[in-house]
Amino acid sequence: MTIPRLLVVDDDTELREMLTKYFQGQGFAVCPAATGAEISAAMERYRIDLILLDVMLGDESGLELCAQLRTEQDVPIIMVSALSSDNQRMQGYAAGADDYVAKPFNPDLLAARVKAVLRRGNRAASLTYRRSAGTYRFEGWSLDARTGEVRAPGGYLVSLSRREGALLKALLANPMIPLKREEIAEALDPDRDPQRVMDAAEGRAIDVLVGRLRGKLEANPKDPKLIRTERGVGYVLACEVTQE
Amino acid sequence: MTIPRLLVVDDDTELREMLTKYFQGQGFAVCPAATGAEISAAMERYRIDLILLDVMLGDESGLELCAQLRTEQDVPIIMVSALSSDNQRMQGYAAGADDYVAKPFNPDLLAARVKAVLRRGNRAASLTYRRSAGTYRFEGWSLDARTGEVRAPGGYLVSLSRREGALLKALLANPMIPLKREEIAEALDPDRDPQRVMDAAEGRAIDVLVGRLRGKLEANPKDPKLIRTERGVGYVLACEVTQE
DNA sequence: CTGTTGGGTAACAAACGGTAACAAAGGCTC
DNA sequence: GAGCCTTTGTTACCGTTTGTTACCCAACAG
Repeated sequence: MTIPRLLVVDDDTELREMLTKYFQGQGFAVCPAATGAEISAAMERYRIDLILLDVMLGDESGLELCAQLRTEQDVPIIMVSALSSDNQRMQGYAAGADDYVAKPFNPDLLAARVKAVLRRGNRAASLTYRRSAGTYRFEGWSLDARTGEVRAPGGYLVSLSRREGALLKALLANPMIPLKREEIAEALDPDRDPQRVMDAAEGRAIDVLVGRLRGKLEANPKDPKLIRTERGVGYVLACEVTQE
Repeated sequence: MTIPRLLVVDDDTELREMLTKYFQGQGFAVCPAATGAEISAAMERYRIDLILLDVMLGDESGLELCAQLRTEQDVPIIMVSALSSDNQRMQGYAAGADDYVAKPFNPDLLAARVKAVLRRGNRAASLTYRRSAGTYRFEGWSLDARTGEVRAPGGYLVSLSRREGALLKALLANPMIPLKREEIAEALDPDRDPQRVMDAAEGRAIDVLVGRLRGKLEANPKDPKLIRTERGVGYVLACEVTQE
């Protein structure tokens, strides 16, 4: 799967640039646009996977623009707005928006919504693997994301099973960020229904998997330093990660 | 008590005006400010009771600004940020923020936090996480705030549970200052709704927790010297604390 | 002194996560 | 196909952590 491309439409320069940078950092390709003309230009030139559209555009209503875009091409649209009343929200959905996010929004939440919308249409595989190329280094270890080869600090090769490798990649893609079991499950299985609620057994499967990965990576699996447990939450990779 | 005056610092015009209007509606006096110069001007002209500070300012980092304001005047600061990771939160507290609210926030929640911070006259609990890094020493004991490791006077390692550790940190951050149970509860759970009234059971949970911590730290838990009870109030850490 | 209030704490209960052991499924060779 | 190994999921058991309750005593007011 190629990198998904976002079209960020906002006439507030500052916000537009902030969003652009943020989503680039999240591994998306981003086209910024401020006017209707720029939107058209971008959509002719590039394949656009998702549009982030501010409702409050200077000259024309974002709502109309949304409805219009919707009729022209089947690109998912997430509306962003300072107006958060249910009424506004409904108008947004009526105009064909796939989701509606009120300002001020949490970027991570917005990113999550973007990912959810992309996933919904089978448009993109899980983004967890977005940083899937190259070599990751952490605490003396290294993981070649292409081959899945893992090298221990001494240089020795360690063999991980497919699922263990996937778990490690998911953790490496989110260092220092506690991941809920559900998030891990989604990362491990891109086809998993994001709506689905996690039952007990599924949660334990993650625990067991984490345990096995710890057994291979941690110096002392009984006192894990690398993959830490966040009680009541999930697991974190507790180290710096660099990628080449 | 006169009407508290808030200084709302945000360079996003829209958000700044929204916050200003909202808090005026809540019965606060509000000074909006977008730049460092405006902040200085407002603080010279008015008595400011609390600063609402956006982390993402255009030219300078809100964090630095926060640290700077903190050194100059003892005005409580609540940071508002689009960045919600614990890491960011910690940075906020490290810079001296009294509270940290992630976007998107519920205005009523934000108002509640503002009131909570204003209410704490002694600002004791607000200090809880400010001094979060480094090693604390008290009465021969030491606590490494990063790892949570606790060493007894003899040098032996004592294992505290997560919650016991959090309680100890809260106490260490406020030596000689009696903490109410509510303040302790807030320190233990940053996400706790500050409005929430404490029921009996919740109060007893704190008592039990204190008891357990005493069991591990006090020479004679029946006659506690370190963590003293303030009858009708709460608990105090009754010793000098140094931090490295 | 007496009654009331608040806190100490033992005992229980509930939640959570580690993990051994087993089971199921797939793949490999012969 | 049988036999065997690897991977993965499931379950059950256990220890740890945390919260809840009840009982008792100490502190305090009158």
